[in-house]
Amino acid sequence: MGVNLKDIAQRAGVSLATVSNVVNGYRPVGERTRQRVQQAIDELGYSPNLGARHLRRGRTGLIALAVPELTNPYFAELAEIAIAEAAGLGYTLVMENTAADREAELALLDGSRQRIIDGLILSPVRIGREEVLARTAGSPLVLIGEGVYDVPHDHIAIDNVAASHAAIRHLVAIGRRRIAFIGATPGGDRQSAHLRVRGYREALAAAGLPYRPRLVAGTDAFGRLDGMRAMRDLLALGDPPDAVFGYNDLVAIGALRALAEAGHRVPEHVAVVGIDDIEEGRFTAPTLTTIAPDKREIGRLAVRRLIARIEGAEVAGPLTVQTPFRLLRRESTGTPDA
Amino acid sequence: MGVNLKDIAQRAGVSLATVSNVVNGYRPVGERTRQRVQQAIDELGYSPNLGARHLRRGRTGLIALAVPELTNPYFAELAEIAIAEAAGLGYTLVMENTAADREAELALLDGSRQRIIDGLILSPVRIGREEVLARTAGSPLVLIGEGVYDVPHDHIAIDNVAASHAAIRHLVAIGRRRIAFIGATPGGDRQSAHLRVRGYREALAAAGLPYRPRLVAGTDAFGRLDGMRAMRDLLALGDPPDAVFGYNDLVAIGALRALAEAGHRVPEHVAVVGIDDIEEGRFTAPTLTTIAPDKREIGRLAVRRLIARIEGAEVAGPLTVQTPFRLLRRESTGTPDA
DNA sequence: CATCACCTGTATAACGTTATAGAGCCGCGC
DNA sequence: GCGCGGCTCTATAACGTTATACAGGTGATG
Repeated sequence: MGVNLKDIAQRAGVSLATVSNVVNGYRPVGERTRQRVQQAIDELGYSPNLGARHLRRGRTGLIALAVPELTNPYFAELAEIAIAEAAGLGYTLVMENTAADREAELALLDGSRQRIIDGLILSPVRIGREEVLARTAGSPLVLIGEGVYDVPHDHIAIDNVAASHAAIRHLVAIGRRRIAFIGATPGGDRQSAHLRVRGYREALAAAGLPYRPRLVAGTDAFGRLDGMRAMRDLLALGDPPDAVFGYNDLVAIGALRALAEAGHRVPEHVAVVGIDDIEEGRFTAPTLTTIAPDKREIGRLAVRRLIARIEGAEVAGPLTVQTPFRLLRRESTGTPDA
Repeated sequence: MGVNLKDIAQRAGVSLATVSNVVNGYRPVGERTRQRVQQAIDELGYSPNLGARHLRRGRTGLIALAVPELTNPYFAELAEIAIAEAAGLGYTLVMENTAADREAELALLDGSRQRIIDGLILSPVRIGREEVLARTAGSPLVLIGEGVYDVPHDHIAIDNVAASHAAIRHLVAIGRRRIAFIGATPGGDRQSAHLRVRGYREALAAAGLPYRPRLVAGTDAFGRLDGMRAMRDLLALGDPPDAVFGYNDLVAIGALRALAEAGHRVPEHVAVVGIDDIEEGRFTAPTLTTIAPDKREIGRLAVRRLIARIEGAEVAGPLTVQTPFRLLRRESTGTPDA
């Protein structure tokens, strides 16, 4: 089908090996022959067969980014960054959608998939420490975002507890007292939900506010629809909250919708805060106050770490890295930043 | 590194070829030996090296979906469908981000990238008929969404002109007379923008309404920010529009935001319609009326066509397929569907 | 002048798989 | 009793690349 090394070698009147050396500079080649070979390459339009190259090298140049929801803008934005970073380092990034399914996550961890992928960046939501430790596949693994700790892999995440603290402190600072949380999973199924609830409770306690279990709403998933339904339930309480902290921006946006439908004004009646800083939250009415993780840092660091491991480089520093976040005050809490 | 065919062959006491036959059923194998081999496979945990397989077969099992913006929910939703469909057919789908960059689209069309990919689904925005015709790479190509016609490739899209008609007819039906369009590109840079503007003009004419150039707003890109800015400009006109049709939902959502900021009520003062039916539009305040393409059909059809071509199957029917769309009436035009 | 090191370039053996040609065996029919 | 077809299985040649070992030539050094 395509032009291969042999064709170039014939055309340029040199050996196969020399062409290979010109192409990837493994060995020095004389200036005159290099030019002849280069000319042949240009004329015939050669590009290496990556399958063969990777068979020989033992690497494919492919890395995967597995996320629980492709349609969550947070992951789309993260993916865009990671794809660019990987491309810059000569790798191709494959998006994988686990759909928040436990089996899918397990299959990815040590499935046959692994043979074609040099390494995996995984945002786990249904598996924990044991499953990760039981992993047999040898290729490097970088975890992002959720709470699987004490495993021998790189892990990049924000401090979920601290992030919750910041959100709640802000709500308290603007005078709210009945603060709800939307997006807890009853069984602690999703680790980061657990952590964010913990931060919520700790911050309430620190502010001297009572913890009211009825103000913590569980959800099936973490989309807009889930946030909307949970908010409706909260509004149906005899004594509804005066502020809501959502597990993520999508949930918070769903809550905004429910509040609008019910005729409550935000932030006058109810203030709303999310996490993720997705672009959408800058265009809602009102705009959404949020905890903004440094997506660029997370995406780039995850890719760089993974590739460093693949290439066997020494990686300095601890396995677990907590990336910075900041509170972006917007209209939904009534005090927009400048 | 991994377990390979040879290991299995030794363990089971058979030849390499027999193991291969057991694995992919190319030739019949006796029941007794099949079981012995299968047992060895299970014990040693063999999975084929896809690189080697693909080198031999000449295919990689990878297809790419190249879109202009990963962070546009329309493409994220489409990608989710396409990934699932490809996986079901035994292929892995790689997401590629052209960032609406002409060079990136060209590189994809016949770049070296192609050597690792069996086929490409491309949503072109900066290239046209000539560039596609000049393509030299041999692997199958399926075009989606935009207007590159009369090329020897499958093309799956909605009828952009008809979609615009439907939107404008709806606005006229609810009594609007000064209807603006947001998201034209002055130079006709993006083909579908051109088509949607044409549908807009035709529908205005059919309704006996004058075409007012000042009500057609160009934008640099097609995101929320672009829609918001364009809407602000339109509102600054002496005689602002009573309805707005956005190039896509993101643009329309940006317009909603600008209207809210300026204190205009939607749909009472200005009605708004978009295209794409992204989930976000079901949660805005007000919810967004939109032209909904059949994303499931587009995604599945594109993948199925591409794989059929890769596998050399005969594909019946014309190259160009126009998939259905429907108008979803929501609050932004004041007449929600049941 | 012989030795050695060095610099270019070449021949070739992998990498792990699949497809082709063919070898052995058995039973059937002439 | 011999050939022949059918059934299993095997040996082996690719696929296109990279890395290793080596060959030839040149210039410097003892």
